[in-house]
Order: sequence, then C-alpha cells, then structure tokens
Amino acid sequence: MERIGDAEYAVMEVLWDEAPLTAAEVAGRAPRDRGWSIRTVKTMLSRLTAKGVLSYEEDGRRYFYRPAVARDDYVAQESGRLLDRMFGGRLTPLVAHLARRDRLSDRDIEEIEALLKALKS
Amino acid sequence: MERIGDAEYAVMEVLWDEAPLTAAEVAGRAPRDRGWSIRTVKTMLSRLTAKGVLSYEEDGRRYFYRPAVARDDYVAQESGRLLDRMFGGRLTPLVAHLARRDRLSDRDIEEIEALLKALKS
DNA sequence: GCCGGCTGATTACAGATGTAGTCAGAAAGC
DNA sequence: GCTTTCTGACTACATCTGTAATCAGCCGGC
Repeated sequence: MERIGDAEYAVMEVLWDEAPLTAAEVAGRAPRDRGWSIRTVKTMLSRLTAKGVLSYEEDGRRYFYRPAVARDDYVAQESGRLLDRMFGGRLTPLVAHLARRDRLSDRDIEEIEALLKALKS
Repeated sequence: MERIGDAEYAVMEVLWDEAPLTAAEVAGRAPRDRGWSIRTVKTMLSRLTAKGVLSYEEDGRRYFYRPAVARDDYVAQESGRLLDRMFGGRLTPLVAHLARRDRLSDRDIEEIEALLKALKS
C-alpha cells in the first residue's frame, strides 16, 4: 500500500467516517483548523485515487468518493511500520517505553490487563 | 524536534548505536542494502546537523558526529504521534488493534502482563 | 440562449527528501 | 614539490507533499 502524507490522511479520516461523499462534502467535513480551500481538497482526492486508496463512482459529472482500503488495514500497516522500525517489531518494548514516559495511566493499565486476560481465555 | 525522513533515520540509528563517528565511519556502518555513496551519507549528516539532531566536534578538518537528541526522546515523539493520530492518544486501542491483527504472541501477552503488574506495585 | 457557478483534469510552485556531483582546500604518498 | 585522496560546503535534480490556480466543459437560473 502506498504511503500517504499527513494532510492526505486527514482526508481519509473524513471518508472513513462517512462515505461515499462528493468533493464538496469532504471539504465541508474536513477539520476546520486546516483551513483548506476546496481546490486543495480536490487535489488530495485525486492523489489518493491515483494511489489506489480511494475509489469513486460517477454521478453525472460529480464523483462519489469512498475508501478503497479499510482504516484498520491502513492503521495496521502504519503501526506495524513504527513497531518494526523502533521496537524490533515487538510490542512489549513499546509498552515499556510508554510506561517510562508516563503515557500510561492507571486506567490504561487496568484496561490492557482486562484485554489481555480476555485474549488468554 | 524536527521531523526526519526514513534515510535520515537510518543514519541516526548508526550514531545512536555508536558515537562519535566520522562521516566515513558512519558510511561504513550504514546498512549495506541501502547502497549509499559516501556523498549521500555526508549530505544526511549535514542536514541532520542543520536540524539540530546531530552535533559534532572538529578533529582537524574532519568532524566527529554524535546524536544531539536521545534515541528514546525521538522514539517517544514518533510513537506519541502515531498514538495521537490513529488511536486518540490512547494505548489500549493500539493493543486491541494489534491483538485483532495477530501481532500479539502468547509471549508478548505474558511479558506485558508482568510489566503492568510491576508498574502497579 | 447566455451567464455564473460547479466539476474533475491539469498545471504551478515551494519545501522536504533521497541521492549524488562539484568545488576548494588540506593531507599524505612518493 | 606535485599529484592523489579525503574533507566539509555547496549545488543539482527528481520525487513527494501541501497548497492552490487555471482550464474546459456542463447545469441551472433567468
């Protein structure tokens, strides 16, 4: 799967949340703080389509865009990449790292323990 | 901290592993499969220095390069970024995601449980 | 029937990145 | 001493990314 940039990712988020949408609808649902012009959004949509992560159906002369890759698959790829690159592909060092850096709340710990317990049964 | 690319990251890995090193030494220790010329490595070193993630001491007309940011800090930034972007900044969804995608071995589960248990005490 | 506005396609352009060549000067071999 | 070799500095250039303008054509209002 091709890599996508930060801004492109924001466009994907919109469509993962709701699809299919027209370019104008995507622009309307994009994060306000990006301050994108409709042109910018259209460029993103074209590029993402070229990269094969979006597809569309024609509706007259408009397109209805929708994701061609599941959010879960994309997330799996990116988190796998980070894990491979920085933690030798293993999750434990990541958790240890986050714990060291105080990114783990007590609630996190409880939740993850419950999750792991469920996995073992 | 400025962002660095994939190739730049590979250079940092060399120096996080061993420092200080000259440009030639970094080139010699870089992953063979990158097929880098010494020029390429030197460009990386300059850019990383400009970005402030490397520093150097002069040794005659050569430089000895060394990391100016700890690997741990860099890793914290990048894993935080991924967590924020894809999992709302929370670790639990990441673990749940990896579990769903079979990236969690029994050994991982045991290790993480032990780690969490230690954290609580 | 013409005009303003909307559509996707194409083009523009600056900054980042990957990869490397050129240059001026020092050092080292001979 | 002269040539080869090595150094960092600077330059080059294609691709990717973020951001947007231009273009050609269709559609809906009047």
